[in-house]
Amino acid sequence: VEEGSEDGRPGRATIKDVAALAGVSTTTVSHTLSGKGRVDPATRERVRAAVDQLGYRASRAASALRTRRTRTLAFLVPALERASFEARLVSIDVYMNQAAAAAKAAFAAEHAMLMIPPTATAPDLAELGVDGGIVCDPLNQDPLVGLFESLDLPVVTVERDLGRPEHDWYVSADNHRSTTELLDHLAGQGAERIALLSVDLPIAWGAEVIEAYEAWCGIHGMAPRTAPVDPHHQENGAYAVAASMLDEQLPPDAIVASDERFPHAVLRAAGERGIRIPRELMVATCIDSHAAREATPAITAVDIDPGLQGATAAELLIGRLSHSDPERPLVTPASLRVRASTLRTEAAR
Amino acid sequence: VEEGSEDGRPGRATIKDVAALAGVSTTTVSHTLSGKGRVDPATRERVRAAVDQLGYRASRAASALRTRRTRTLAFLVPALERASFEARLVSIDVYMNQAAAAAKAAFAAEHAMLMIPPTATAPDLAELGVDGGIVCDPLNQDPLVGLFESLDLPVVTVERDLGRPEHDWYVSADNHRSTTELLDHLAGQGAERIALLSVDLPIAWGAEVIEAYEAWCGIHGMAPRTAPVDPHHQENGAYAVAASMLDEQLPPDAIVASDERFPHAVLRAAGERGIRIPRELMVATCIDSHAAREATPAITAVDIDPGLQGATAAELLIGRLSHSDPERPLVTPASLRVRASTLRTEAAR
DNA sequence: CTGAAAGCGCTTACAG
DNA sequence: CTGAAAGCGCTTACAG
Repeated sequence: VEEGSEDGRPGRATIKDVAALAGVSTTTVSHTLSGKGRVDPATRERVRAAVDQLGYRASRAASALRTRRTRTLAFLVPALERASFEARLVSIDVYMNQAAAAAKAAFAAEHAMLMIPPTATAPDLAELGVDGGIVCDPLNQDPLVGLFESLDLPVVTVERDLGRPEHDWYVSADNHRSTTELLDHLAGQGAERIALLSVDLPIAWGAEVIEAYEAWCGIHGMAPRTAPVDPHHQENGAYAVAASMLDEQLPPDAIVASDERFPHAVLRAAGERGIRIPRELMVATCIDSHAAREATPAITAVDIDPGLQGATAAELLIGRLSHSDPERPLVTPASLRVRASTLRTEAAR
Repeated sequence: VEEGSEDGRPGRATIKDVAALAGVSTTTVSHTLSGKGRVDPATRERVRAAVDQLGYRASRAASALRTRRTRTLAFLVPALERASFEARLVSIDVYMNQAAAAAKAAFAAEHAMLMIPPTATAPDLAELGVDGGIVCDPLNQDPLVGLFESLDLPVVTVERDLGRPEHDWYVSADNHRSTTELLDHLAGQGAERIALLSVDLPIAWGAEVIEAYEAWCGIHGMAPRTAPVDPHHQENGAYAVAASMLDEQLPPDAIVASDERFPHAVLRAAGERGIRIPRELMVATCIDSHAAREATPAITAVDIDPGLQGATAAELLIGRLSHSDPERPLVTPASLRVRASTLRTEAAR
């Protein structure tokens, strides 16, 4: 297999080179490559052979100039800005995995993925000439989503925007189901008073977790006990909330610490009070992470599969760009990772 | 300040629109914008006014086609591929911060940053038409670096490639100095037998840490005690090594667990043996992380400032692209974050 | 089924 | 100091 343009001439082969080698016009080369128009099978073969021999790949710049499609996508990483990262709470790991998988999926579909700082303005985005973008965990009426809308650029979000009920171009983890599964597991391990440390942000998955929790409590006749954690106080906020819960007369015997950064705070509060895990208190989280896996004890978590989310988002966006009217929204499965922090029955390992 | 092209016509303003509005030729507009050629100051002003009024930004595709410079950079994220991520050992946090900061710095210099999966081939890279790239933590004779070399594309690495001594286009943390500082700190806290859990990979910072450690031991008359950890066994490898060290007759009283993922393993081995930290054993790491900060006790670490590394790498690459022959290699400062795991003197807090 | 030609929006010799 | 014109490498009506 030859893949370099080893003909001694400088630079890459152009469509003209291919046309000359195949003895056809550039029109025919273009048609062959794009699959548009009619091309005689034999001609097509000659063209393909020439393409292979020259290692030809169309110039993205030239075709972008002509078609106004750059085949470049924008990935808005909240974590690129410390401020917005904190406001969004979720771990950098999650976004990184989403970004990485989105980039790979885009790449596989001949698109490039650009990392865009969330400080980008509409003119910035316009100049970059991206065809569309992905925004993760939009806040209510997220201005980042608005950025794309103002430019009439398609945008796909990972998790929906609570303030844009009409926007169905999103991929979402099945938060309701996975939360229910987690609660069922805790009840199965004997939990009778499950409390929820929720994220105090207008974020879809956070709202869905609360909703699922309250619904589950209703069905199982358990009094819901939700404590929102101020996103600006992070671990300390979670710690304070957990501590006050554990100091009550009838403290919870299980705490679902929704955000990734909460369980450690719960562990600390419990540790200081000599409360043993999982015997006296079970701890679980809705976002799996390295920290959850490595904690002592390891913490049961819902794995939202950020990689799958990112890849799915990229594919959905590319589908949208090709006007193929793909099914949407898309729901990605999440899995429960049961670990020591909620395993009472098989306690000692 | 007007920034939209609100003139009712579809699409973005082109250089022709600007030229027409300013009553000049497109040549003059181009010269004004690029600073090349002579343009009368008054004319220049008229052009600028027209540019502002129209919110004009040059089409990247058009200028790329013409100049063969796409102003697009490639960021090779080892973490994009699980396999290569593991082979490189360092945390995803570090690469994410490097990538994010590099993207921001590139953006500030009018360049876009592309996320490239390390599975990309030379033809892939050629087709993307990037002007150059950044590779983080190259392994010995890293093939990712070779990818760029084979395309005659400039590449900057974060940390040097041990197998490319002539390649000085890199940014590096001052690993020797920060390791020395860490060892001085441990000695100051009373450590007499400091062991090193090193990374068994041909990676520059790993080698520099070992080098600094051995040099320091020589100067201070301490017997060096280095244990390489097999990168394919990760935490378990570190755990096994730490456990066997702690079971010796004269175990170390301080362990420097170079990689981010090692300290937890050390903590576990120590905990199982009832060894108290920091009283009987101090633990420190050469790569700061969320995990180190949140561990109990919090772990002293060297903060290599991955954000600064990424930004510096991007700036170095852009400098190289503009043929300004920037100073190189560049060393970024690392800081010691002293935490409870090595604080004997001011023990109780 | 095939090709000549226009044109996407820039930049850059070149001529004045 | 300024402008007309060529051309980067594609894609796409359009004509045959």
